[in-house]
Amino acid sequence: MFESYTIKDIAKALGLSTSTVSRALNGSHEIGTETKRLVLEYAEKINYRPNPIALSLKEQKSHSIGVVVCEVANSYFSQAINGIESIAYNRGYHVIVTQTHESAVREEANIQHLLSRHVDGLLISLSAQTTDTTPFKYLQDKGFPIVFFDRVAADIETHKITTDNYKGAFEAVELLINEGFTNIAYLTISDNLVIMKERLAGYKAALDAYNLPFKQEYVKQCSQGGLISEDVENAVTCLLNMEDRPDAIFTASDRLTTSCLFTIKRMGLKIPADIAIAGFTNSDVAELFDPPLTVVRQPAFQIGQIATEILIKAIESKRPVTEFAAEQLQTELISRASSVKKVLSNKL
Amino acid sequence: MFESYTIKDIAKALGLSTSTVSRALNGSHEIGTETKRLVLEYAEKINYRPNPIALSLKEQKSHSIGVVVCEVANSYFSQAINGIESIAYNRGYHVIVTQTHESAVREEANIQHLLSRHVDGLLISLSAQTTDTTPFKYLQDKGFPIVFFDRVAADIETHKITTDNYKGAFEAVELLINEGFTNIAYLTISDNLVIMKERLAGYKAALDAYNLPFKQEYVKQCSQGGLISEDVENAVTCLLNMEDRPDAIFTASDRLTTSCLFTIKRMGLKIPADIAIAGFTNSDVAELFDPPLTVVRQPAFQIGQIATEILIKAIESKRPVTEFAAEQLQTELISRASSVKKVLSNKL
DNA sequence: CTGAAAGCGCTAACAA
DNA sequence: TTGTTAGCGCTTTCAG
Repeated sequence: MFESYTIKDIAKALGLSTSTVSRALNGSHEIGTETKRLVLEYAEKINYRPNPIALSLKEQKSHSIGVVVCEVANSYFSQAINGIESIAYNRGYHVIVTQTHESAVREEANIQHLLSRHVDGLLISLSAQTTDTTPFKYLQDKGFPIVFFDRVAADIETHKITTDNYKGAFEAVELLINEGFTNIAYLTISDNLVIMKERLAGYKAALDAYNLPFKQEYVKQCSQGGLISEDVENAVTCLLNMEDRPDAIFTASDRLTTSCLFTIKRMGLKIPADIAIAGFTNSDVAELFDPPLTVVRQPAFQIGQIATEILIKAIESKRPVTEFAAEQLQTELISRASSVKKVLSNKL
Repeated sequence: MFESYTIKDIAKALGLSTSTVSRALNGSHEIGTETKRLVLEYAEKINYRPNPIALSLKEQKSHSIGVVVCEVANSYFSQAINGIESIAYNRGYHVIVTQTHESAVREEANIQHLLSRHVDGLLISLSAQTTDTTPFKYLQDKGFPIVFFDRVAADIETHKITTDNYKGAFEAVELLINEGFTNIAYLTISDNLVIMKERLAGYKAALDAYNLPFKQEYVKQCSQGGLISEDVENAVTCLLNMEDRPDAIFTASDRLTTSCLFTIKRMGLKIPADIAIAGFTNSDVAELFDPPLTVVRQPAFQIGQIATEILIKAIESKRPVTEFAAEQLQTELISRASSVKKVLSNKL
């Protein structure tokens, strides 16, 4: 199970040359049927496995792909990674995951590290801090395979797998409006991220569609992506202490959503009576929350799968890819109690 | 940033031999100060990075470690993986994560795959189904570095990083007892796992310490580790439909805990009025649950870190390790509303 | 149809 | 102190 035989061992045992064994193993046609059978049989018997490292050195390919995300312990990304692994594993690639913790500096360092590890391609979801995408553009122009997913780079022509953020946000805000909420605040990460711009646009469009005014003071940014709970706390506190206080908050990202809930809870406010909530999150347990949380859910697993398929296709393509994939999946809106207006009777 | 130079490029540019360059780069002492400076300077200038694949081939080490867990999208394991990565990254190892989904067959396949990838060592948390640990024993006896964490193998002398499951369970059950619950059921995964045996022992000991009878019919197993929600549903339903129905459930694992909550919710029962709950979980949002959940939390991140440190030490040790690490960390009991007895007045 | 030899990038034993 | 050479495991010309 554990010792590794080499092609040399087979050659020696069978009195053949290594090249013959190699050819037999690789199903070359310029080889005797009998020899082939012999080699294959013996290889099977000793459970021969080619040394992937030697192969990599030879082929100048590492058969690994690098992943750059902000955090692993985040429901969206752990699901996406699950999807990534599921494809990569079957295609013979392994996956090296790195975390930026929303820092542009660490992102750069991670990419350097992955490149020095000679990954064959990169799967990237940008950090909230990232503003300069020229390094990616540079790599891409060099012909290095990159696929962005979720948090894509705005200004680069490249492969992008996303969800319909605009629609996802629109529908959620629309739901809140239909419930009767009129002062809907918006909690977001930095504006650097395209997905945040799109979600903001969806938010605005929904307000507009229902003739509600857009108020700039209702939009709060937490630049660290909600990683720093103080940021979120400040933003939420600020919102809830306004004289013209919002009656609902729409949160635009996973971490932000839960952080926001913690803050509200800590302030002793009741959801949705004091403040209604709906937000993007892929948490599997949002239904168990108090109250059950209305969420916009993304097909994270599938996004991971698609991104990986496209990346591997790009890696294995003979010529530089010139046509870029731009898949957009749909979000799922799951309405629960946190966004219901008329629950006052339900309270103590 | 992206093109890779080789030692050859440097040698050529500087009119040296590759071995001289290699020596200079590796800080060998048998080298001229001036030559060394020259090489180092030039390497720095062109941003030379040694090819890890060539190194691996040479050293017969892949500088990667394999991880086997049941699931990535599980708060305990995603935190542990976070810890693993944090150490591995700094030590120059990369991490290949595989998932068993609680299947012994997949576990075996994953390990085969990792070995064929020539990982330098293995970090393992057993699947719920695993009964035969001889393959691990075999590998270990061959001198292959393995560290078990959390779900360790009972019958092998090896490195084991765990938490004090006995105490963790004891304290949680004790808490329930002190709250006034007397009919405490126990929901567990298969008995194959040592940690489950230990937690069961802690449960029993707590009952015993407070002169409560142990009832076998209060112990329910969900062999798939809670991955199959039907299993959990059946178990919970069965418990709650007993004539001598328990007034509290102690759940012994992450997935089980949330699945149990879903089932109770679906049955329309109230926690803790109808049934109290306390359980092992590393979820970051247990406090947001309805009601906030009493949990036994494990230092997952730290466990991942320690396990990785020990593994790397074993990998890099000159001689086969004969003394095995057996670290045991403490759990943290966080008491919340789900385990509070006197809340009837709080209901509608 | 099969073998010998070179080479992927690097290190290290051996020579000089 | 530096260079030459072999070799890690594999594929692939190039000869035969």
